[in-house]
Amino acid sequence: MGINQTWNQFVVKKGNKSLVLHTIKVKSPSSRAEVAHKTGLNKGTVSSLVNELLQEQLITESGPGQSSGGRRPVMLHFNQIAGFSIGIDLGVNYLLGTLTDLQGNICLEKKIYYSQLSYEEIEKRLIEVIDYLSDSTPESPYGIVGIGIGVPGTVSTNGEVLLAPNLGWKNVDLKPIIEGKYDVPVTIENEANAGAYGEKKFGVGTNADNIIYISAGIGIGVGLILNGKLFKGSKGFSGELGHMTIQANGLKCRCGNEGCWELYASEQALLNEAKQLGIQSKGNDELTLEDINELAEVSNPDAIKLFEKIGDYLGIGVNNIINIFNPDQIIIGNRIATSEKWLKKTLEKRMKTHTLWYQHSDLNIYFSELNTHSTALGVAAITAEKFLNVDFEKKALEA
Amino acid sequence: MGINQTWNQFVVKKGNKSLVLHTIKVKSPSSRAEVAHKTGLNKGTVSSLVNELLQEQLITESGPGQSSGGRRPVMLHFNQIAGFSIGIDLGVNYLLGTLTDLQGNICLEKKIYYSQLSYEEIEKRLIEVIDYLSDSTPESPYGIVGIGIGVPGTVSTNGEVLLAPNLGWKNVDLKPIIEGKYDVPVTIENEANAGAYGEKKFGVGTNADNIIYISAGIGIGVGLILNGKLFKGSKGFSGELGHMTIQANGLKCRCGNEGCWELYASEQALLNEAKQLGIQSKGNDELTLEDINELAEVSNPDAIKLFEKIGDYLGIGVNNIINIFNPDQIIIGNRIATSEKWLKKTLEKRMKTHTLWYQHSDLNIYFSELNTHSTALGVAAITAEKFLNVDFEKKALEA
DNA sequence: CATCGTTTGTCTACCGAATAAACAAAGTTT
DNA sequence: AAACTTTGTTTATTCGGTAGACAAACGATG
Repeated sequence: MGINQTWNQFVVKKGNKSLVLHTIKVKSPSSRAEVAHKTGLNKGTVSSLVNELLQEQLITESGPGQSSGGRRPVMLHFNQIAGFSIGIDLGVNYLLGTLTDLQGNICLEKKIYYSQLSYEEIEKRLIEVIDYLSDSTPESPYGIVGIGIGVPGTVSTNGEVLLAPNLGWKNVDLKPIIEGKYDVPVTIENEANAGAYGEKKFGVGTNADNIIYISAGIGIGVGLILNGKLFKGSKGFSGELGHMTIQANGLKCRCGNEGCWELYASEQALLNEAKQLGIQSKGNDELTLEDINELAEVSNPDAIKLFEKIGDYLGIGVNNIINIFNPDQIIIGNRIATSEKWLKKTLEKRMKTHTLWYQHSDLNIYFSELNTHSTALGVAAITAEKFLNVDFEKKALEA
Repeated sequence: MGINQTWNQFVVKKGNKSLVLHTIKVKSPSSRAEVAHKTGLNKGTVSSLVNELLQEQLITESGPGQSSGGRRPVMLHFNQIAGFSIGIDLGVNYLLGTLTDLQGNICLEKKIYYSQLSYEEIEKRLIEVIDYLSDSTPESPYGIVGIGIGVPGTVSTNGEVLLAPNLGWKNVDLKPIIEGKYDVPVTIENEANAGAYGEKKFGVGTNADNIIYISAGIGIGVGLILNGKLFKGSKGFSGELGHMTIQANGLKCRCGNEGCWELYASEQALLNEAKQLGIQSKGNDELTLEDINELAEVSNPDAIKLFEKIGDYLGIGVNNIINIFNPDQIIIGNRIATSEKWLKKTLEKRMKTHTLWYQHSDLNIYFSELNTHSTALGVAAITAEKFLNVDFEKKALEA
């Protein structure tokens, strides 16, 4: 039994069926003829595959469409509500759960806030949220097709959370717990990886194949999409660019390293510096990013200078990213993206003055538009896609 | 006509034929039965594909092998001398040309030295070397199957050398010139990328899928092998880790950036510091890396301290690489690899003390064993592989 | 409104490639 | 020498895609 790479003819059918489905998914009112033309497959082949997909309820037919000078086509639609996906962004002090259809549209979401909870408490909230979303899921042929959870930490290839310092987690194996409880495939993914995928699917990165997503919150994590696919490294720990040294012999980091990027360019770095400057929260609460945003909004010079400094340091890391990856796109997301207005100028200045012309010529820096949703959407999309790529035979039986 | 991804049944045949060929290539005395077992293909299928490959002279049959309790198998061999590949390492002050068979064995090589030559002069030498190798190529069914050239600079996706500062090249389009002269496919590749591929194929990286090859000479270039494939970025300029900032607001680099890694950890950095320390060449010549190696060999404390410092800075970049890529292997190659003995300790110390346990637990740093040959061998291997993956029908006609 | 050309979608005949299984050839074991 | 093993070829079958015929549905045209 070849554990090897290449095979037989089932592969062809599976591949073509998948191709047909994706073609319909991308341009949803589509005729058989149109699909045949776009894919290069024979009309008959498309016809037969489409019929199977109809049986599996992954697509639907609707009435005839516009004629283009002949018989009117039967329109085919991707049946986005054949099943639903649950995507969770498990943050340090919040938990965002989304229920999406197979196309990634949000059907329902629930966000709760907390702080300093133990693992057990978080697990409890997590299950509450999943239950809530699960109970509200509309009837559909496949129901919940999977649950995805994005966490702010390193995740091993088999889904175990090895280390999530800001949560205080170490070697937490959440996957079997959730999988056992709900009996659907569960995907645990690093928050930045999931965010990168979310941006590629639903954000500004739709047409790019090499996307670097910088998730800058308390710390900095980076999701890498290389050649159109998430790159996770040999064990799943890639993208720890927050701990890339940008200042040899610089500040000590708890990771054991010195001069880590996130000590200079993260939300935490901003807050630390703000405190040193004597900037205080309006109330008596802990100072937050929102406070500083508000100050900058009313042109407080300290706040603006602070953002410029952080923007400059962000730029240093961005330049490194450009030199390392030569990406199509760089997207800055997570909490710090809310300060785009004041960060952008110095960041772009450093980029344009400190890299060679041919490196940044076709490159743009984007700030996330999905904002706080990229992780949840990304991990939901990963889950949905896993479902769609499962052997079709299985579906034929289930449906 | 689908420019799309998936197709028909020819794909299956091509894939399986390629699989059979590679199986034989990897374990060269192999029987049909063994191949069938390893690939999972049916005996009959293998038989028919093997017969085609025999006709195309890509494999050969030899007498019967050892019996394992039944009929003795007919042994199949990869016909490594069905064609030859030329791989050139075009360095700043040397030019190494190799003639290899399809397996990557060196049949002939020629190395010449020069310094400060104009582009025209280098092109002349290049052609002389290619002519020399080409004229000495043994008779074979396919002859020279391609020419590969590794250059120390950025190469665009279509093979144009955009910038090779140490050669003084800018927008040099060597590919059509060589292709026109010899009428075989020509591959221009960045020297570090080629080196990375060479290490994966013939060096210490054979079994790893994520390999980072650090080519540290005058400057530092890095070749990235991610998920088993060369990663070149969106336009082909990835791997410029030599210009990764490791010291914000550090030394100015001619690239426009500040604090670039190669200003602290390259051969050039070593030489600069050595000069500042008053270390001089034995003769009256320019100081070289070899001079400092010799000094360290006789335990000169200045030289040893210098290497330790450079090793430490190398370690900073290596740590960044670990955090960024989570690779299986890191290989340090090119000129600086000759100083392994004195660099290794501080480099590894920084790695072990400045990254988290789970990041370096399964990771080893290697110094290149192929030494000065990795680039030439790598680019020759890329060329040979391109040939082997060309449509087989074409070969049937040619042979 | 009948005819013609066009587009859509299905159906049939055919082909290429893989598989399973039978079979022949060549050895080994007892 | 008989029985079992392993190798490699051959044959029948199956599966999936393609080409092209065909029917249905529609617009344009006179």
